[in-house]
Amino acid sequence: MKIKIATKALTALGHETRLTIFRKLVQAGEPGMSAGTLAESLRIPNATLSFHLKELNGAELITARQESRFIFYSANFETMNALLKYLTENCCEGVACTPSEIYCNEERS
Amino acid sequence: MKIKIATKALTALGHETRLTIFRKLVQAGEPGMSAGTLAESLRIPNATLSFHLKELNGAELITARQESRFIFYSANFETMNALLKYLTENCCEGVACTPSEIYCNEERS
DNA sequence: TATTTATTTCGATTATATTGGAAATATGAA
DNA sequence: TTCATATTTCCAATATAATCGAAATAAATA
Repeated sequence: MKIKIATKALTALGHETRLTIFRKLVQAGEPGMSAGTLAESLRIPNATLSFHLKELNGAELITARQESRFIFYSANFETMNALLKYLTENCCEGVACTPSEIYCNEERS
Repeated sequence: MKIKIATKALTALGHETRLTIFRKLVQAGEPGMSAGTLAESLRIPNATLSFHLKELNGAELITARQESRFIFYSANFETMNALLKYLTENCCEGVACTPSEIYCNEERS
């Protein structure tokens, strides 16, 4: 992971609304949540939500899939893991420190 | 961890200069690095560095300790771990997913 | 005490992000 | 094709963050 990409992801997560969205999607797992459901559950205007989803998507922290008239968003664990790894890379002067991974069930690699 | 604190930490890390500082400190481990050394290695004015250190410190991502005329900064793994945990809390609809920890050597708890 | 060195605070300037209404697009149903 | 619904884009107003020179503070030494 390159620093620009890591910064983009962290900036995306560094906003209360977006962090809430991301955590909801992490908790929702594979199926994710539709934009409308998110907007309603956060009680924010669609335009505002859309702006934040775009940020998260641009940072590849979430993915979108269209299903009928709805767009379902899900957390992207790949990026998340790359980010965790990047943050703890070469830590502690080379002394053992175990960076870890997180995956949903069968996705585990 | 509360959302405001998590957001503060992520915002602090979501800046190229600060992320670089933080990673340098993660890599430096326990002893950390002095402000002067950091400013020099990043080739940024002291005032600018100071601003960023304050942000990181305010988010409790780093700690400061005075040693003679120098101030040594080190990464704060406690906050980092709390953050990683927060991001992956209750993930994947309750299906097993292992949030991780990271600690330097003997600090491991 | 005066001086040197390390670092921080102040403050003005500049740059970037956030918000949300209104208009646009896109999908499915009547 | 027309209508209703889901979502996004546009855009202008507003809010927040970053930069860095100069002045201030703080610690060690002469």
